[in-house]
Amino acid sequence: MAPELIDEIHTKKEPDKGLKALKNTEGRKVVMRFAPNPNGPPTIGSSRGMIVNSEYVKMYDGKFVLRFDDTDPDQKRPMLEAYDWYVDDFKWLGVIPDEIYNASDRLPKYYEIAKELIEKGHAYVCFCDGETFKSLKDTKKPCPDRNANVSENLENWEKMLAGKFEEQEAVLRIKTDIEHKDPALRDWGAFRILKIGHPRPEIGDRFCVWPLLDFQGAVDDYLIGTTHIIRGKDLIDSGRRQKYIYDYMGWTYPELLHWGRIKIEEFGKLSTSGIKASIGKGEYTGWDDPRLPTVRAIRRRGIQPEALKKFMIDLGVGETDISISMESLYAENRKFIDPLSNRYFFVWDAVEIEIDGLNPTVAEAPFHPSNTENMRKIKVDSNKVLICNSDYTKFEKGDIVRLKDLCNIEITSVSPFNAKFIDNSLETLKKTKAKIIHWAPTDAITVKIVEPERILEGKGEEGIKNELDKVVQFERYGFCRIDSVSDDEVVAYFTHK
RNA sequence: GCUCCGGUAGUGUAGCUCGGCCAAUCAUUUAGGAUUCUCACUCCUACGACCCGGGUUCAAAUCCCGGCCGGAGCACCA
Repeated sequence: MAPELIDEIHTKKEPDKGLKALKNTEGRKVVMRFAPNPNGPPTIGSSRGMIVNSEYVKMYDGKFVLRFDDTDPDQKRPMLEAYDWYVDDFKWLGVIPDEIYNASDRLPKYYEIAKELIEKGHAYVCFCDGETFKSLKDTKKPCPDRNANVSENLENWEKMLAGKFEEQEAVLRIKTDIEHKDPALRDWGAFRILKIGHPRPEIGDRFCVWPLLDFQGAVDDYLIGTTHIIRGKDLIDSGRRQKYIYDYMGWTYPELLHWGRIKIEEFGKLSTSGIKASIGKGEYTGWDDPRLPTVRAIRRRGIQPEALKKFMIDLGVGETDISISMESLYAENRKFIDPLSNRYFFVWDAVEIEIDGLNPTVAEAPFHPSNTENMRKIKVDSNKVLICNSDYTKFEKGDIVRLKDLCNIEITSVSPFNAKFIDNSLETLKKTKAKIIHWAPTDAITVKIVEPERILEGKGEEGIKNELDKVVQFERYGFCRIDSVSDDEVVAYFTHK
């Protein structure tokens, strides 16, 4: 076979790395947006949209827009703090949006387009109550208001805007095809009346007519110049509805890509509103409680932005619903933090043991096994050290045990406990194949580790106090992020094994 | 009820557009082993999949039809 053919076979076998190419990107500036409702902080699920959209923009040197779709002050009422939380989590991911918009600032623009659509005869004010309209629609029958003429509709629309109607009394619909075979596309609602007021003080109760997602999103995507949209499969019909507006207005609809639902095995069904209620009841310590699937929570636990990014990019954009495990994210994260994390001894369920013949000394241990030049010093003032109870209870008479980086000892008796110092040579360790355990000095500081389901308290090296906000590895325990430090106590958040 | 998606190893993913380089990629998980003063990291090995049934074809994971399973939409939510 010709060598170039062999080469070709090899290159074709290489798997595609990263995100697949987008369609229709030639000769134009790619504009993409991420459009959350800020009714809570970003979750791991939202981070997929944050990451993939912004990565695509980076890939095509385009423009990235963060748009808060905060037009439901009622059922999914925005939280004022959440706007900043999104910006902050983006920053953590290394993304600075080129533009940021609040849909709630843009109501006049939506009204303008709505008026134009009414004038063109593509929208009407409907006075049916919800159930009436639904039964008409389900039987492909038009509602009585569908035939109103343009001036009647304009008049009623102005009355809506002026607050002349009550909530539920009127709604503006986009006229599509009342006999469309897909009931989801028949004359969908575009604006409704809400007199509750918006949480943003600059908006407050200035408006009483609010757009629904399909209208607001359609108009904004056009005004912002969005070229490509990636969103959940649940919005497939949404795209079809929005195309009616684009056709009526003579606009070109963006390229569409959808992804399926993402379920995280470790977290059950948690809704933003459900979590909010649980936090209110004190069941969680806050939005960064380590039991929650929020970006703030995994940040606090020491997950690195690079790991989350790689993880999400590797998932790609598929329409299949997927079920992922945090274990995969941990595996990704471990690769980032392992080379960077200093090693320390942390002893849980501490037991003090006395070793005959051990003299006060200063043990030296490497901060990282890859570099034995850079050593940490651990002072041992007596012949006593702390070890884990789980190691202690496994001792048998006659065992040779290595206290890592300190010395070898022999267990001469277990009940009562008695041990004697042998030496500190590595040769002895190799010859006897002693079990290696870690330890801590008797004057070690208190270390509290916040695990998802409990707080584990133990003793650790003094030097841990220098690692505030960094991720360390407690040998034979796992990785932790040092969350706070005081004189004699450190609080760490458990990252993963 | 109507409409629309999807189904490759335990999990995720590549391949499906334009059928043959696919006895199916890569990662993770699991099990062995090597290395290591950590039960971490690294390295090696192993296990493991095209939902089912037809059809088209010399040839189907890839195209067509039917079925099964899963998900979504049909809101005055996003």
